[in-house]
Amino acid sequence: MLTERQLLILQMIIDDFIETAHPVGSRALAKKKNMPYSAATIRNEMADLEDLGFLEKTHSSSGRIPSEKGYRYYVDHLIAPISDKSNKKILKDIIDQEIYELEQIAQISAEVLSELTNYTSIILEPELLETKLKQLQIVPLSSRSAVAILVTDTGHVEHRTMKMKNDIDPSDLEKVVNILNDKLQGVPIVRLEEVFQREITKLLKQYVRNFDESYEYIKNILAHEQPVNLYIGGKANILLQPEFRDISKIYSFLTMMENKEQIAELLKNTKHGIEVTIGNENEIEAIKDLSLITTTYHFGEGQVGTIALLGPTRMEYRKVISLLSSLSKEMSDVLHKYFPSS
Amino acid sequence: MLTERQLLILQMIIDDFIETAHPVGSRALAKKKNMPYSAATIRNEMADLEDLGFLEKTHSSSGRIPSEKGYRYYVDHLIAPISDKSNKKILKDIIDQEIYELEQIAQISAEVLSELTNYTSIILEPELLETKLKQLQIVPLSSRSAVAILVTDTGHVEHRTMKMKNDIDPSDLEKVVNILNDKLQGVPIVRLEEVFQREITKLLKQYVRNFDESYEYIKNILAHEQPVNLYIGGKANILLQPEFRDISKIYSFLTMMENKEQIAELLKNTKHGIEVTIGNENEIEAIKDLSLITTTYHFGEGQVGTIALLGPTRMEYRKVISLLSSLSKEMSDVLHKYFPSS
DNA sequence: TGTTAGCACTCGTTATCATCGAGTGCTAAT
DNA sequence: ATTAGCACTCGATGATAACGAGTGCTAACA
Repeated sequence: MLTERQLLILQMIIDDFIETAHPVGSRALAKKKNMPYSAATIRNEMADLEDLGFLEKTHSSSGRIPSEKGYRYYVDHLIAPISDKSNKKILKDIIDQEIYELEQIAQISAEVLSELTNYTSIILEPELLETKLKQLQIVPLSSRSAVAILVTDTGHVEHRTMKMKNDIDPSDLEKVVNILNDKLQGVPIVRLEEVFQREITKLLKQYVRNFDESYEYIKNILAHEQPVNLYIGGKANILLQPEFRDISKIYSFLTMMENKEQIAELLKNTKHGIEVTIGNENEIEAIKDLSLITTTYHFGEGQVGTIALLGPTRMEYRKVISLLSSLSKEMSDVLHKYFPSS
Repeated sequence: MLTERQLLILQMIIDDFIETAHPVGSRALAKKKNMPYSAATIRNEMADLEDLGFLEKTHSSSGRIPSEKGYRYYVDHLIAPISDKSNKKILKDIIDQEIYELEQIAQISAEVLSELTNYTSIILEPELLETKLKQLQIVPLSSRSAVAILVTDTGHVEHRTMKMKNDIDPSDLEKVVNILNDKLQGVPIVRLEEVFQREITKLLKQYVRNFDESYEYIKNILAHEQPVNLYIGGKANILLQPEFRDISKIYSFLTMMENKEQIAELLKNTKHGIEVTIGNENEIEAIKDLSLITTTYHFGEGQVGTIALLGPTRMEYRKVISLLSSLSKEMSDVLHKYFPSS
């Protein structure tokens, strides 16, 4: 158990390091106001805190920097979450614009979030787990090509272009689309293919000539491969952090950020509420020297999206936590307002 | 007018510098095969070429590097376009996959292009100038919100979510959509709003109660703000170029690449055929020390998209020109195959 | 006994300086 | 007209010293 004095010193070291990115020495710390102890005393405590694993040295005669354990303790025990009203207001103003599309809200929020922090932000759209089909359309483009369009009850639109081997009979097409709409409206997107195969195939066989030829195409339309829609803000902003001084680091960071699958992997286990993952606590190799802070936003029945911020372990946790919880709330509110019933 | 010997020396210097990124000295050049002159002769010619503005020195006793004028001459007169068959094949294989959506073709092509060159590539979708409306749909989400969907004859899908002040009457909606489709099918996307205002407003007033309430919403749907759809490949790859050694340069480059408007500005005047813009020939400040090489691809009647590659002025022009003209051809071919009539 | 002043020591940073080598321009010889 | 030779330039490299912010330890102090 740490003493009061140790807590104070640990906190001041971490606060200072987060601000300046320079190792903190005993003399400099002693000079600060609110620091009633002498440099020598601080040195002793620092040595103890280092033994306990909360601090580190960059070399034998350097000042101290927080270890990952130090940050962990800091995040868990030392930061009284402040609520930054001016930033909150900025977020609210942004989101309260008359934008009715999740994609745009997400894109803009991601940019603003990065602008306010100089870290890189990622916003994931909710998976479509619970969204239901509102309407299905198939629009013929030529005699042998068509574009299929799915609209969900949350206003999400997906489309897929197809090329057919045989000509389309317009009246057959109409029949198929009518039957599909009739039977599939209200069915969750993820179950479309299954319901189609189980319940509708037979029906269609009865009503539509040559249905066998179309079977694969329709199956394809309904086979829902979850596309991961994500919006990234401020890939350049993070270069302002002194931690990104060497190019190989920038390179590996940017390479990772270009890989959507990896980012999805990174964020797949997001829990509700704010969660902070520091350095090696992260499972993905490429960000083992960064911190990731995540939260979720919600709308409809169980629609969950993710908001994340990626920065150096020397992150302004206090500010970032407050920002993320504000944004989570604002986005949930706005989405709830736009899609009240769904 | 340059002598044969000057041409040879200029060409060899530029080739060498493009390959190694190191200033080229007379002794090193003299040692190469195909170089029948001595170091001293080369030195004299180099001095002349420098006087003529084709070469530069980085400092008084350094080897020579090409000036922008040198690159310009090189591109215009010294590179016999080679056709790199293996790369051509890669491109063809990529594009010949069963992808029927321009967006995906563009995205994948952009990535491959960057992978093959280690420069940053940009592919712009064609403007919709000539595309025509195939079908319009309005899908109600709740009593006061709906999503409008436009499908063009090229299979392009756009959608917009709206929030209304008053409840929607389903039968009115159907009437409106039917009339709109009836009158607007085949009308170029860019003229939808105009035709609507001029020819359809009156008609709708006759058939639909309270049409005035809906007027603004429909106008909004049809008001086509050209969204610039662009796909970027390899923002990280370009860091492999030694020219991107300092972070401030990386920062300004990435910042520019995050600004879609600026990129659109950059590419708005693309001419048909391959075009190379070197260093200060570029009008945008942020890329005055880079080279931009562009070409177009085509489909349908006058649908023109842009392919671009952005790299250091020390670019492998020969390779890049051949790659871009292959890709332009491949993309045009594929698109023509998918949308033959349009 | 806990706190602090003092001091020797460490080590990264910065500046200085000599050396090296790839390059040039010029002159004289071929 | 071409080339060999040579003095000179200048960035890069590496060694060395001086500096300073920091530490750990010991002894003095309240």
